[in-house]
Amino acid sequence: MKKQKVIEKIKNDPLFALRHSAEHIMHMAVEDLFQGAKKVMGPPIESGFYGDFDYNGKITEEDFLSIEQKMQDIVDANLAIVVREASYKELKEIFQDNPYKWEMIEDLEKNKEKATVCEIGEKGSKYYDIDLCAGNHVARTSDVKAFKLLSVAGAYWRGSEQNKMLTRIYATAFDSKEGLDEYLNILEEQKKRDHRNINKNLEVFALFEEVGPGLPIWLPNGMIIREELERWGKETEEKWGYVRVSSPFMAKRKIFELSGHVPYFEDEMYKVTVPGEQEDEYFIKPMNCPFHHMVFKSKPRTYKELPLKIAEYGTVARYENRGAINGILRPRIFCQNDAHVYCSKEQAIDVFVEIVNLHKYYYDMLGLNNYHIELNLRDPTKMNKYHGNEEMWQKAEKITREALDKSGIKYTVVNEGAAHYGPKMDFKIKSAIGTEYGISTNQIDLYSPERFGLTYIDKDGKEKPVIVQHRAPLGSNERFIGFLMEHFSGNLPVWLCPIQVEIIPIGDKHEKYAQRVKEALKAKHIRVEVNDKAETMQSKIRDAQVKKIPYMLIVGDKEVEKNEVSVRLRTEENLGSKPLEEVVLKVEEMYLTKSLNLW
RNA sequence: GCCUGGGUAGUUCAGUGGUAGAACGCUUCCAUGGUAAGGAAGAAGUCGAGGGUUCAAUUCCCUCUCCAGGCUCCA
Repeated sequence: MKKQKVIEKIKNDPLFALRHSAEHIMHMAVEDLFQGAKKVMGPPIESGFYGDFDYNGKITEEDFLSIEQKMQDIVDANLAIVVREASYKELKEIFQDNPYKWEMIEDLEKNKEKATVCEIGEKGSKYYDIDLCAGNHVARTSDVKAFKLLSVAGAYWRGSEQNKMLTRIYATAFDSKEGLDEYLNILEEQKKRDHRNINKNLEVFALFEEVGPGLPIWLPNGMIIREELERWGKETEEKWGYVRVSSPFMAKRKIFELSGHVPYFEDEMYKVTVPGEQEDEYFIKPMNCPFHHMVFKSKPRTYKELPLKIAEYGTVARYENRGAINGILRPRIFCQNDAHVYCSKEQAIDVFVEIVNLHKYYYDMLGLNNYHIELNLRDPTKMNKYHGNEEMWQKAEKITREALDKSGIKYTVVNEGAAHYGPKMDFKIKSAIGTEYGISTNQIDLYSPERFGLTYIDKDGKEKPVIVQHRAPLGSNERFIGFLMEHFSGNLPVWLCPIQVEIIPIGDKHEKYAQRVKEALKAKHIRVEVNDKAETMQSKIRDAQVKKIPYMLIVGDKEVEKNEVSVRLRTEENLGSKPLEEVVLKVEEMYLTKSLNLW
C-alpha cells in the first residue's frame, strides 16, 4: 500500500480521534439495525472515515437515514469511550464468531503486539460495544458533533481480489456543523471541477456507447488543445536534442515476448486477428518502448551518438479494467508524449537530471508547482511480478537514487509499484482542487538493453550495454489535458484555449465592425468567433463566461466610432475601451509567450 | 473484473402498468441592448438493447450493454 505517508498525515489531523470514534458509532448502529452484519474494520481517512462490514444482505444509500438516526441516538446517549489493554484470550472469546477479528488477533499474537480494545457504553445497557482497536478516541460519544454518511461501496477483505467482497460505508465527521457543511460544499465544488463536467461546456471530447468504453473521440475544441500541446512538446524536444520516429500501431507477438510484456500483460493487450493467416498473432501496441529499442538497433551505435534520444507521440491501447476507466483521465486508447533515452552508464545520472529538468521546464511554464517524485521499488511480497536478476535491480536502484539526489527534486520512496523491468519514478502533481495525479513517469531500465541486446562501441573499441531511460513528461494527451481541465477549472491558459476571443456586438448594426475585428485577430492566428445570435449583450457575455473564453470584446456605437473594442476578461475584470491594434497585439503576446496571465 | 446505484429530449432531471413532462440548449420571429440569462412561438424522445410476465410494459422480472461511486489494477 502506498499509504504510510497518508496515514502519518491523517494521524496528525486533529479530527482523527473524533472520526475514529464516529466510525465505531457507525459500526454499532449498523450491527444494531442489520441482523448478522459483522463489523470488520474501518479507519479514519483523509477528510472522513469508512467502515467495512460482512453482511449477506444489502445495505444501500436508502438505509443511510436510519443508520444516521441510530448513530445520533448513540451520540445523544453521551456514552463513555474507554480504551484498555486486553489479553488475546479475552479477545478471542469476545470475537469467537467474527473470523475477521479472529484473524487480526492472531496476527497480533504472532507479532507479539499489544492488543487493546475500545469499549463504548456500559455492558448490559441499551448501547454497548467492545471492539478490537488501536487508536485514539474522544472521551464521549457526544463529542462527535456532526457526521454524515456519504456512499456505499464494495471492498475486498485485506484489499485482495481473492478475498470476500465486503460492504464499505464511507462517511465523515466533524467537531461542528459548520465544519461538516464546509466540507460538503467542497465536495460539491470538486464535482463541478470534474473534467467530465467541465467538458460539457468546453466540448473537448465525446464518448459513445457505440464506439466503446474508454474510447473517447476528440472534438474540434479538444483537438486544438491537443495539437497546441503536441506542438509545444515537439518544439521543446527538438531544442533538447531529441529525434522523432513513428512506429506501427500493431506488431507481432514476438516483439512483445522479447520485451517481456507478454507474460504480465497479455490479458490487457488487444489482439488483432488476420483472416486466413494463422501463423502470427498481432497485438495493438500497448507501449512504444520495443519499437524505439528497434530504432536503436537499426544500426551499430557508437559512444559518439550517445545519449540518443528517440521520441514519438505514440498512440497505445491497453485493455484497462472496466471499473478503472474514467473520462479521458483513464481511457483505453491514449497518445503518449513518449521518448527513450539511450546512454552509457557514465551518462546515466546526468541524463536523468536533464529529464527532471525537462519536467521542471514544462511544469513551470504551466504554473504547476505542487509536485514531487514517488520512487516505486519492488513490492517484497510480490517478487514474481518482476523480471531480471537481483544484481540488476540493485544496480538500477542505486543509479536511480543517486540521480534523484543529484537532481535535488523532492521524492518519497514506496515499496510497491515498480515496473516489471525496473524501479519507476512517478511524477505526482496536486491539482488546484487537491487531487493528486500520477501525470508522468520516468524509469531507468537495465533490463531491456539486455533483452534486446542494445549496445554501443565505446572509445576503447569494446561493445558495452546501454542504459535506457523511459520518460513522458507530458504523460498522455488524454490524462494531461484531463488534468489541466480540472486544475484550471476549465480556465485554460490563453494559448491552450480552443476559442481565445469572443466578439460580442451589442446590436445587429455592429456586426459588420465585429467581423472586421475578427479578421484583424485572425490575421495573427488568434482563435476568435463572433457571437451574432439574436440575444442581448448580457446573454452573450454569459455564454462566453460559461465557455471560459478568456477575452470578450464588446463592440457597440462607441467602439465602432473610435475603432476600439471594450475588453472584458473571463476573470470578470472590465478593462474598458481600448484601441483595436493594442488589443490584438496584447492577445497575440499572451498567446505566443504561453502566458498564464490574461493581460 | 468485483460490490452498490443508475440509464426518460442535445444537457440536467421529474413522472407513470393504459406508449410522456419541466428547465436550459436548439430553430424562427419580435426586441437593438453597455459587462453573467429580454420576450414569444416551434422542432425535438424506439423512456439504453433483447427476452419474459400481462389484455396492455417506459414502469414489474431476467440477461446484456453503457454510466457513476468504491475495491483491485495502471507496462
